Amino acid sequence: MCGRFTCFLSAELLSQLYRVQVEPGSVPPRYNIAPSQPVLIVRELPDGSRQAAWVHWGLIPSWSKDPSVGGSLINARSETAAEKPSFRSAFRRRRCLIPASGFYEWQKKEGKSKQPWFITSDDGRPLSFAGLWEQWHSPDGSDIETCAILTTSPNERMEPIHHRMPVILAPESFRAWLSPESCPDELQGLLVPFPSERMKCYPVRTLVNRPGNDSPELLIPLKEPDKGEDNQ
DNA sequence: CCAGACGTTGTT
DNA sequence: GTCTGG
DNA sequence: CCAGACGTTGTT
DNA sequence: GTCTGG
Repeated sequence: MCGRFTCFLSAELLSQLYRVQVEPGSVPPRYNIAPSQPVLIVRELPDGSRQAAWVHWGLIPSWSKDPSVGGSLINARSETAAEKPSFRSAFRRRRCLIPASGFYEWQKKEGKSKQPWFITSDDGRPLSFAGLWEQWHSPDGSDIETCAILTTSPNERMEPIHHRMPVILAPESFRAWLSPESCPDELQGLLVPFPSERMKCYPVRTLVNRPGNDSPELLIPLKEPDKGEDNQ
């Protein structure tokens, strides 16, 4: 799955990679993005242009009476999102990309203990999560925009750590994912596990657990990045 | 017809 | 144990 | 996802 | 909003 991630990409890099306007200085580095917090997404507008926007992480279906459901809809299963009532309209018309530098997964160990891992690309390039966004009209008249990250089965590398992982798209897939023209089969074809050999995983200190701790210290590895030989 | 659910994760 | 807030 | 709260009364 | 169960 994906319950925490990082994004420390410059506005310039974001602009170039996603072909979108991003104001310099408007995207502070984040090392511990948690559900409910603002997240930068990239979406396509009706006129075909792309837009970067800040939305809350945790999707609130437009018909929901209670916005707190967003708290649990931080992920959407890629296998079923197209049909599920909570996600299908967003899947049809409101797909987005969620730029990230990497993400965290907690591996269950013996007993109740958990080991956090930081997972990133092998070459330092950004990751782009496949996401859905939604709009919710509050009774008080305000609108809240939210998003969820699609998940898929783990690749070989992730398997020992966790049984779900976020859907990560390559730049060649951005257009098809964002375009309203893409058909369901075409979209489904994009929602596959990111290749093992293109990611790097390393265990990190439990500092990640401290809410409000959002500093590069979180990324200090406990040991060298693990290529997958053994990681228990 | 109306009422109530609608989700993911992990855990048991 | 379970819920809420970040 | 994890961390932290989870309650009432009265008093300052 | 839309579907399912009663």
